[in-house]
Amino acid sequence: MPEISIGTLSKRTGMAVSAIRYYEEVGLIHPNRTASGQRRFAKSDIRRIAFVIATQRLGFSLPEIRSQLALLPNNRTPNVEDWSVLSQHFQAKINARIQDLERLRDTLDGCIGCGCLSLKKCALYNPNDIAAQTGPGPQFLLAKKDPG
Amino acid sequence: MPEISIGTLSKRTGMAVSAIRYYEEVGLIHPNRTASGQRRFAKSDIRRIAFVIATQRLGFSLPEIRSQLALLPNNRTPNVEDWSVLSQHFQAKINARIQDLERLRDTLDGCIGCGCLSLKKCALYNPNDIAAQTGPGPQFLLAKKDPG
DNA sequence: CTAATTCCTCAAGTTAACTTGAGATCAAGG
DNA sequence: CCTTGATCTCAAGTTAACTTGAGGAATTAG
Repeated sequence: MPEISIGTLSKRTGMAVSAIRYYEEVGLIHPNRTASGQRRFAKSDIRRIAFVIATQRLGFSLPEIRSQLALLPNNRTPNVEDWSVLSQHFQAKINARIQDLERLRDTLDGCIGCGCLSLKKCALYNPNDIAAQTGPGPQFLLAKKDPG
Repeated sequence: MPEISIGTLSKRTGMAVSAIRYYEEVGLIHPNRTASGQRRFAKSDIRRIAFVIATQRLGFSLPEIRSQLALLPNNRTPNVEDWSVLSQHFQAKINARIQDLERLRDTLDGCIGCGCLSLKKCALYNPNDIAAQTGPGPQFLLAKKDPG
């Protein structure tokens, strides 16, 4: 099974060459090198990139995606079952996110009637009682991350 | 009805003073100024900030949020009905996002069985036939924006 | 063999949404 | 009145996820 160049991988995925190099830098892919130093990718890296693209669309950060990809075997080409494991993780995340949004929407239902949207009272603004946290500031908003 | 200082607004919203100044800069709030140049906010700006926080959680950009806030009257304090208009817009966006995710999840359902996740074939990777677009590159991923 | 591609590395630039810091002014308490 | 704390402006720094450019080497097409 011949390995492919970075340009080929780029064309097959729509991902820019510079982005692929960046992905290697942050540990999302691990290409081999030719004697002269050029990158050579497995064909299965096309799927790997596809996975990165799909999960990014859901709002995952590259470190989060990397930790998911770490579940794949690194000593052989991942097979259908390997990918299935990731897909199911992925699906659980999607369901969680859907539930989040449904909760938000239902809360808003009440808010429209009551003229809510005021602070502390409104679960829309303050979905997990974040106000009880230590300090004000950006962590207010940034604390919503759900790594893993 | 007395106006409030930026520090007070910051404490009431959990939003950093620097962030509030930034929000003014990008046109999300329009405080008055005292004779000496200090900002003075209406109490209703607390709700305005709350709206920004809530919509940001849904992934809207500040320009998008600004255009929503533009629906509020600027000659008087927004009342419950004014906010209700925004809330309903907001709710429509939430529903759209939920549907997006459900589509994604259902697609994935199939993918698990078939060992999919390969490019072009898989709607998960390529949800709106983006592959038919002009060039590769970042617009591949960035084209998913839904302004307005 | 030569010209055109493709690839390499490394440094620096880009955008969004802010934060931080400097240097100065304003406002409130004792 | 004087000091402490809040505000002001303006410039520059920050993070994520990349892109762009410079300068050079390797591969491929003809």
